[in-house]
Parts: sequence; structure tokens; C-alpha cells
Amino acid sequence: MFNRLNKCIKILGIKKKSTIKDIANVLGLTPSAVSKALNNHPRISDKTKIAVKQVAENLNYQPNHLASALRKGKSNLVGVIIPRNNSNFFSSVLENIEEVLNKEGYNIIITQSNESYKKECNNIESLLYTQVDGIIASLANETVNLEYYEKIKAKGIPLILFDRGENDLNVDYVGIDDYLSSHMIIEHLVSQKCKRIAHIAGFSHSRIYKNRISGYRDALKEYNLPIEEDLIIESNLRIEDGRRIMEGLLNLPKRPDAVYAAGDYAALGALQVLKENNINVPNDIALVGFSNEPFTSFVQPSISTIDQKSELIGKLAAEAFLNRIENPSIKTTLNKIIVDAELIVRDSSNRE
Amino acid sequence: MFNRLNKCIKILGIKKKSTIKDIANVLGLTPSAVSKALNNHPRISDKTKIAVKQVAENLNYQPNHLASALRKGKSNLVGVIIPRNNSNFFSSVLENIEEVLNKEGYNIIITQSNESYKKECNNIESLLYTQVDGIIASLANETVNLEYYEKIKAKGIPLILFDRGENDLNVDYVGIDDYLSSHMIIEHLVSQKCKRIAHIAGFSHSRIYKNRISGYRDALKEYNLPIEEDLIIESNLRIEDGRRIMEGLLNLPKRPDAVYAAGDYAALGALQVLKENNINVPNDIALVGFSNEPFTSFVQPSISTIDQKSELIGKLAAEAFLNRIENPSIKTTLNKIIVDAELIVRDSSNRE
DNA sequence: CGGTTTAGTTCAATCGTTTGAACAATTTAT
DNA sequence: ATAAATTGTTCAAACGATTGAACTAAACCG
Repeated sequence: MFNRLNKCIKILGIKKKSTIKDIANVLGLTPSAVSKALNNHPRISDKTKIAVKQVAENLNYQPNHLASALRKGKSNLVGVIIPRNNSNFFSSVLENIEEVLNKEGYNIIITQSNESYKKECNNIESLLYTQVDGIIASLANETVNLEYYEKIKAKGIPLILFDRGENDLNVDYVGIDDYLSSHMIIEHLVSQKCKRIAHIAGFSHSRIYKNRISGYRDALKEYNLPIEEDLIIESNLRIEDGRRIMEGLLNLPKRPDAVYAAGDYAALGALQVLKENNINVPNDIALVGFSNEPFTSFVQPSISTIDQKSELIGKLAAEAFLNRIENPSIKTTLNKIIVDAELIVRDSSNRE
Repeated sequence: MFNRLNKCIKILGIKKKSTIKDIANVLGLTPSAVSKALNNHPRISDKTKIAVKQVAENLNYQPNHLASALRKGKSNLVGVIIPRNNSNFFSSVLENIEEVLNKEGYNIIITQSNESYKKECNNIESLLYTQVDGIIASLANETVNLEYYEKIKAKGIPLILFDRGENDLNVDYVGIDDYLSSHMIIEHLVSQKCKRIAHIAGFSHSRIYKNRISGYRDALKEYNLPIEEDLIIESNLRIEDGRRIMEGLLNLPKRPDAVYAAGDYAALGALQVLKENNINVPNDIALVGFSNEPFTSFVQPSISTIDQKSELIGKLAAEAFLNRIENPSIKTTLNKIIVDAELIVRDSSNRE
């Protein structure tokens, strides 16, 4: 049967993929010599190395990753799990993770959870199955149960979290200081003479949104502004949430004079409602968002926001992984890298 | 040395990953029986299957993908190459490719070319190295030389192109009819009584933009409108390109009364300039973009655009791959799937 | 010239799974 | 009762690359 197959191959002129064995045959060497030559093993003569590489080129040889990964027990693949791909923040993080890891010979497998916990579990399952050497992830909003992530830790491969998931697991984390970012926003709004600042918040079960809320509260206290619970509303932070909540705020007996939304999409929804009601932004009500989505710069008025330093976060997350993989023995305490975010003041909060 | 390692493992309580061999030992079977049991081989008794699965569960067994892929000569991995990840179109296509392929047991490896030909080549290289079973790609704008893609074909694995790359290689393609889409836009603008329609075009070396240009030209002819070469300007279609070109158009002795931009970002740039010049959109100058980026719906005025049916394109691309992989022998003529795009009329071109 | 290095290579086992062939045990058909 | 078919399992050879140990020459040293 084999002979027949080979005959077919010959007749049809299909080149079967060449292996080190083929190279060995051509040169009258053993496969192991070829393997060593290709890997620049010191015990192989330069003459042989050159000859092997030449033949490899001619035969269009491509090493079989599966075989070497199996033997070496290392796939050089890193899994990345992100909630969704349509935000600028994540695509920028990805780009930078990829850049750093590619340089070190790793490839990344990107998977999206679409903010679904179930999808996230599936993703972990299939990444582990693919034998990735590590996982870099940002948790879905929905994710509360962390059993699956424990599974990764149990496997003994590095797990790095970024943006979402701080403290939730005892693993490396890279993110901005959400508490401080909120503080910066309030400080700025106060400097613009705002006195009643509402907060369109994210759900407080997610640590980052919780931190933004407490940063908001503490900053208000610091500036001796009263905390009014009706001015703090949690939501999913989509455009429609921003709209709904802004409408509610406008219907209050005493309207706020500033709105801090914990996400840019919610800020956009709020802005739409404000414009529809002919409310002057920023003079009647000032507005600040969060994330520096591209559209914040080109809507009218442009929206002040927090830049989360996605490039840096991507780079640091990748480096954290490399660190772990290179020193697996060193059970250092978990590494929490907090990057300083930047407040970008635009028209929506810049009063004359 | 091995004994020492095992001792370490025992002492430290580190569970080494369990293999079919471990399961076999527990049950007093051979690894092959276990393998067959796990794969529901008909020749294995139900009793054994149940026992094996039970033990597998207990040992927290996870099949080693590398080993099975190596043996089976199939990785169940599909590579996807996209130009950049920050557009809604691509992230939506990805989501749908993933959905269809996951169901069939495939995982996808996403790589971004960042519109760079060199990056694209690297991506192809590493995808092939990872032994993907197929590649689904949309070409970078820069890509003219297709040597690397020929390499994929030479390997004998399926290659499916979408959006960018129609006709350029003799392979399966999924995309919308750009020519017809242009035609729809012109038809609509004519119905709005526009007489001098400018075209902010993409570079005509890319087939899709070329088709949009010829669709534009032919439609003008059909409606007996003159074709003025100064009203057709090619660019990269970024916001700043749209701005620059719109400024140029406004400085013409005779301004156009409509602008059709081959990309939404360019349309946005144009819109900004129009607003800055207090030109009424759509009544003085009507505007239509292309791609249905989310922001087109929430800027003011909202921008009319073409929806490229990203969900459908993703699904069809994935299905085209599955088709090829399931019938590798059938050298059917190449499959060109053209999806009908949809014109979404919004405020920027809807005159009262 | 015998003994020790050193360079260059081959040998053989291994990674974990799959798979056709072979074998033994049991059942069914004749 | 014997042949044939069926069932359940083991055997052994792959898949392609890697790697330490072993082996053979040639080179070097005293």
C-alpha cells in the first residue's frame, strides 16, 4: 500500500513534505546529524552544517513544529484570551504582546470570550489542549468563578492577567491604577469648578470598576464634595446604558454639573442625550470617559478620557510571561505591575 | 537521573501530566486500548470505555494535542491573517470564522499583518511552521508580491481569501461585490438629486478599490453624469486623508455636491472638514462612506455607508475551508463567493 | 609509540498518541 | 463438533525531531 502511495506521489508530482530523514539520505548522514547541524550543535563540523543547510533549502525543508514541540515538551505557543476584539484597547495590547513574543520565537493564539464565561472556559480548554506554554488573559465581565483559571495554575504553566482580574487570582497582573485614575478625573473636574459629579459606573463585582468607584468616592471626600448615592449608577457601560442613565440624571430634581463615565461608550451615549437636550458640554455639564477609544477624539465635542497605555500593558504582560518561563524555579511572590494611566483632557471637560 | 526526577516529583507533590499510559497502568490495559476507548472505537466494549473515561476524569487526563496531531498528520489548527484588528469588519469576521470552525473541532490562530507585507510573510512562515491545516487571509494593502501565498498553495493546504485579494491568486475567495456596491451608492446619490459626485478612492492597485472606482465610473456614465478626473482622488483612506482630500475638493472652482468615500474613516475626516466649514450635510454636500464602522451611526450627522456583511463573510470563509479540507481530492474550479452588500442610508445623504 | 584528547558522527531511546494487524476468546452458523 | 464470524484486546510500528551516550577516527602529548 505504501509503495502504491509513493508511486502516486511520483506520478502526480506531488512533493511530500521533506523531513530531516530526506536530507540525511541525500547526504548519506543520519537524521540525528542533520538535526544537530540545523540546530548549530557545536560537535558538528562547519562543512557538514553548510552542506545540510544547503540541501534543506533545496528540498524546501520546513521543520515539523509538532514533532519538535512534542519531543522538547514545549510548543512555543502562547494563548491570549480577551473579552472582545472590537475595542481599540485590546487590539493594541494584542499587537504589542505579539511583537514582544514573536521576537523570542513564540507565536500567539488569540481567542475571544465575547464576555461570556462559558466561552472563556472553552477557550482555556482548547488552549491547554493545544499545549500552549502559557496564557495571558483579561477576564470577561461575567467571570466570577475562577475554577478554570485554577486549572491553568494546576498545569504549572505561567498565567498572566491584564486589565481585568487584578487580585482575583494569585498570579502576575499588569494594569493601570484604576483608583488613582478616578482620582485624577475628579481632581480635573474639580479644577473646572464642577461641584456635583455623577458617576456612570461599571458593575462593582469587577475589581477594576470597584476601584474606579472607590477612587471616585475618596476623591470627592478629599475635595469636601458630598457623595450622593443617586449620582452613582452601575451598568454594562454600553452606549444605550449611557443614554438611559444620562436621561435619568437629567430628570433628577437637582442635575449634576459633571458626569464621569467609567467607559467611553457609556460616555458617548451620555453625550448624545446631552446634545439632544441642548445642554452645553462642558459648561452646563462636563463629561469624562474612560479608555481613550479612537472615537472620543473625533466626536463633537471631543471627549476627555483616560488613556490606559495599551502598548505598555501589552509589552509588560508579554515580558512577565517571558520572565516566568525563563525562571520557572523561582517562585517569586506574584508580580503586580501597575502602569500610570494618563488623563487626556479634551473639549467635553475643558471649560473656558 | 530519571529516578531522581520522579522522586522529586513525589516529594514536591507535583503532579506530572497524566497520559494514556497512566490510565492504562491503573486499569491493567495497554495504551492502545485506552486510546481506542477514548476515541469510541467500535471494537472496545462499553464496560471498558466507561472505566477508561472514569479513570481519565479522575487523573485529570488531558490528551496531548501535539502527539495526536503529529501522529494523525493533522493539527486541527487554522491560521487567519488579517491586516489589522481595530476595525469592526475584521473583528466581526473573526468571530464568525471562529464560531463555525470551533464547532468542527478546529481552533484558529489569529495573526495581524498591520498592513505590512513583511509582517504578512512572517505570519505565513510561522503559521506553516505551526502546521496549520489551512489558512484564511485578507491581504495587507501593501501586498503585491504573492510569492509567499504561492508557498501555501505549494504545501497543499487550503487557502481561502476574503475581502482583499479577489482574483489575485487562483484560490477560493469570499467577498462582496465592490463594483455593484459603488453602483448602489451612485444610484442612491442620484436619487437624492446629486449631480457632481466626488470619489475619495482607495489605491487602485488593490482590486477591491479598483472595482469601487470602476463601479463609480460606470454608474456615472449610466446616469449620464460627466466623469471629472479631479473628483477622483486615491489615498490610504485614513481620517487625515479624508480631511486633506475634502479640503482640496472645497477649494475647487466648482465644488461637488456629493462625496463618496471608499472607507468610513476617510468619510469621517471629510465630514469633520465639512462641519468646520459650515457646509450643510446632506443638503449642500451629501456624503456616503463604506464599511459600516460603528461610529458611522453615532457621529452627527450619521454617515450613510455600505454594510459588508461581515458575519456572513466570516461564516462563508470558514465553510469554504471546511469544504476544501473535507474534499481534498476534488480539484473543483476555484470557488468565488460574492455576497450582496447592503446600503445603509443615514442622515449624511438623506435629503428632505 | 602508547595513551589521551578532541572532533565528528552514529545509535537508540524518547515525547504521547494512533492504527492496522495479529491474536485469543467467545459466540454463531453449519 | 467444527468452521466461521464476532468481539475485545494487545503488539508493534509509526509520526518527525531531539539528545545523551557511545563509538571511531584523527590529532596531540610526553
